[in-house]
Amino acid sequence: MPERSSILSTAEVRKPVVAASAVREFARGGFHGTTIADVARDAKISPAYVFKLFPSKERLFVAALDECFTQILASLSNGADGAEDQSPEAVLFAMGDAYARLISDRTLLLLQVHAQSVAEIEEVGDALRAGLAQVTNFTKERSGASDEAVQRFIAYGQLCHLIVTARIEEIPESWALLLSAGIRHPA
Amino acid sequence: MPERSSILSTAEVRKPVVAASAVREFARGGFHGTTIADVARDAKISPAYVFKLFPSKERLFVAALDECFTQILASLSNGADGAEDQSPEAVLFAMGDAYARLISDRTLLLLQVHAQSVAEIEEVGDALRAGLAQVTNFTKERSGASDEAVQRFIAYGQLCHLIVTARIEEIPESWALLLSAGIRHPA
DNA sequence: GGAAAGAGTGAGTGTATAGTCACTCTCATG
DNA sequence: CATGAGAGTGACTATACACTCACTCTTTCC
Repeated sequence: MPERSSILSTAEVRKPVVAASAVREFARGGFHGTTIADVARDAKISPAYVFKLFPSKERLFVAALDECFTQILASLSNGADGAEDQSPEAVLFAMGDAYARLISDRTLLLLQVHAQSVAEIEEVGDALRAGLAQVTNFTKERSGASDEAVQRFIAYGQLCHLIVTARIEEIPESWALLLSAGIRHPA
Repeated sequence: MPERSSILSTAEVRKPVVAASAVREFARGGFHGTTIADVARDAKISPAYVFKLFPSKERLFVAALDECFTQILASLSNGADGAEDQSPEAVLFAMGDAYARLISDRTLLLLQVHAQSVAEIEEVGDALRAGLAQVTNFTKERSGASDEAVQRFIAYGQLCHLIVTARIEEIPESWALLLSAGIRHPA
């Protein structure tokens, strides 16, 4: 493999662009409900070239999921930095707020739910667990909160996923209000 | 050649049997990852007859989801009846215990996660919301607990779904133990 | 100029699958 | 025992989709 110029190859630039398209498209349709052609169209390349960049649909989905968790971690970190004070409670609260803002367009949230639903695919399950490990570890270490508080943080995050996927916040009934009470709704 | 049964059933008897097959198969593969042929095979009828009983794949999925929530409600009710005492805390605890036992084989839990992931399909979203309404209302009324306690009950249920779908309880790492701490694991 | 490597694609292949339809078989009833 | 309603299916259609391959075009470097 002879060394080429110092300019980044187009493929290295393309990959994250296609991954970003994959995030959007898989978030919309899920793994089985999204085609390579959908992603290719969004990325404005041919389906054939998608397979030059990613060896299989599974690996493309994993790339999208990795990108998703990267954004979540960045957002949590940012949020924590902007906390009122650095007490565990304040940091956790700020992280929750940042997360609520991040998922306001539903994309990253839906992708996580779709990933959960195809976690039986080994590559997807591995990527999901890796992402959850990062989020959990980061939350614990950055906030310094107790295990119980971190567990509660994640549990209410999951409740938030349910509320958004099932569009519960749009329902003006008592049970729906009960479930979404206090869950921060993005502007 | 499969032998034709010499005893004909009636459609009214067949329907719930096929719905039960649909629960199992859709729980395994999700909506897009399961075929009518899969369900038909499990129910030991031809794919064509599935369409005589249910007009579309969507409606079959909805029938499976309805059956799922029916079982959940029955289980919660049973659990509540067996509570140590009838204080809200004891009843909620008993319901959580009953739910944990019910989903011990993963089937009903996975079906709910798959339903969440295709909630954009209107019929599925409607059925999911109806089921959640029933579960939330029943939990509130039967236990007499506060809104906050019921919300927490559902939130930790969702955390439970995450733990099971991602097989987090099998991981011997600190983040995994943190997430699954205190979540009741059925025998 | 020209060779080599890589970017990118058009045109397939093989397979799967939702849904249909014309048909046969069973059985309760008169 | 004849009939008709309903149980049940084999064979089909039409479409979609993951993945492949032979090919061209572009850039780089001598």
